[in-house]
Amino acid sequence: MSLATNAADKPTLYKRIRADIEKRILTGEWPPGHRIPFEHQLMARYGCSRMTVNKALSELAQADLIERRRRAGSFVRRPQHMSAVLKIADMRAEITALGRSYGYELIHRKLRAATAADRDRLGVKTAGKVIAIACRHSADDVPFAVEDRLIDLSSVPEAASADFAREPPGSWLLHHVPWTEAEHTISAIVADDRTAEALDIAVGAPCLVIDRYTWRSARTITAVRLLYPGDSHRLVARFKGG
Amino acid sequence: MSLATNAADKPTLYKRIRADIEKRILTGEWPPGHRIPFEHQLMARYGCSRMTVNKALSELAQADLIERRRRAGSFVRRPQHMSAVLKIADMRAEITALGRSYGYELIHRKLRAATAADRDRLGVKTAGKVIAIACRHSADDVPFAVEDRLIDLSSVPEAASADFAREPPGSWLLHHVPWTEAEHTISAIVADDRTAEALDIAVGAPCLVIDRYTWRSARTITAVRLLYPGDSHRLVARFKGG
DNA sequence: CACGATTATATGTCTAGACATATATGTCAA
DNA sequence: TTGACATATATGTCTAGACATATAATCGTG
Repeated sequence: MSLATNAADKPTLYKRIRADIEKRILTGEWPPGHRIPFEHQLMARYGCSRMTVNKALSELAQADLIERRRRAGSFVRRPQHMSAVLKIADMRAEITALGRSYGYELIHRKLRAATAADRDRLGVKTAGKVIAIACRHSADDVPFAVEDRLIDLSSVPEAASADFAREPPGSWLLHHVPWTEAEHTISAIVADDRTAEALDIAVGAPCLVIDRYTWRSARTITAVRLLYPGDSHRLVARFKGG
Repeated sequence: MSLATNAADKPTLYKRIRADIEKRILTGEWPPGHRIPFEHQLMARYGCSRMTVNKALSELAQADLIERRRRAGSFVRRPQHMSAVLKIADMRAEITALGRSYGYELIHRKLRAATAADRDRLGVKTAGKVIAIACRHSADDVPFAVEDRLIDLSSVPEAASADFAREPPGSWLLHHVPWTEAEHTISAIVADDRTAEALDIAVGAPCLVIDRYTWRSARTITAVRLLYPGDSHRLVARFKGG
């Protein structure tokens, strides 16, 4: 333990290069638009081959921290859009993460031929059968959210035999439909009579609404509306780039 | 145009490899947990060197589509958390993107020594001076959102001389504070008297609330609360992985 | 059978080259 | 001044190797 740099761990070189550059960007030392040293300059500075600095810069480019332009060089990117990563975990995970006990209750489940309203809600022209589900999630036995869901059986036929009395449809889908794409819409409403009763809140109390449409390879899978008591629930999102 | 594959464009090899694998994952052909062919197998299949397949796999790993384990191989990742990318653009962009005209109005601006409440809101122990701002954004001359903001001048001293009567504080900060990290909290409330008047809605109407705390390298910069009419405004988020 | 030591292997990182390609820039003519 | 053309250069991709390292699997031993 004499000659070697006494740093206990030894981060690899390309990671060190990447971290060095990232730090200068994040601290503002290299503001948006600033040109990163050329690859051959970094080669000289770190005493390594071009592939090594290239790997560091490529990862920064993939992470949208820098922009690479042929012949011109690499530049610090201007924070493009203020975007936030909103974690919308499956309901059980969301509640247990808060240190509360999770409860689930199926209110109703109906398998039916798709009505015009169903097709409209799922955004499809034709649909065979659908499952309509209403259920309630609770935390420490207090209503946490009510869920109103439609599943397109022509996309997920296995859902017909799933036991939604035992497992929430969100969890079931998460485990049986591998990769999806979706769109969320968040809005606010005030509770009507039915909602108020289901959530055990006052009529006219604010509610947070999440509408989620989920596809898999361009096939609609499910449409769901989640209603949360608006003053007690909070969606938290951490984000980077602003 | 005889021997060459007549594909007009020529995507590079590693991109083709990456796309091939990504497609099999996204279609579900390779479900979560499935082992990707070993690098040496892909080398043989595509007739290229190991660095080339390694680059493809590394990018998939960086994108969290696969997980790489030494000695074991590479595996399709289970969709880890249902996360959504929420685009919360700066207000002018958000409104003009809707094809509506943007209007801005400063309601008040006050520079003061930080009170205990201010420090609490900014989440800092000590703070010198702060700027408190209230303003209103409108779309086609209809109130769109009201903003209530606190800026920590010890982090952004330049803000003291900014003309917030002309430029919204959000835009100003976006252009003067290069990189930030932030946390968003979304909730719902019902409009009280003051809010109802500012947004020109009824008392008791639902409002969407976005609370945003912004840091730069561990320094608090600003805390802002945005209030939107809840039934007319919608936050839309597209996401992947579910 | 349980447990520790050994070995085989897939990934992780790196090199010193190579040619391809887009493009900023300078040159020269209209 | 402007537009067409040539050139230089930084990045983009790729190779055929190398050694490092974590760990799954195997082997031996008590």
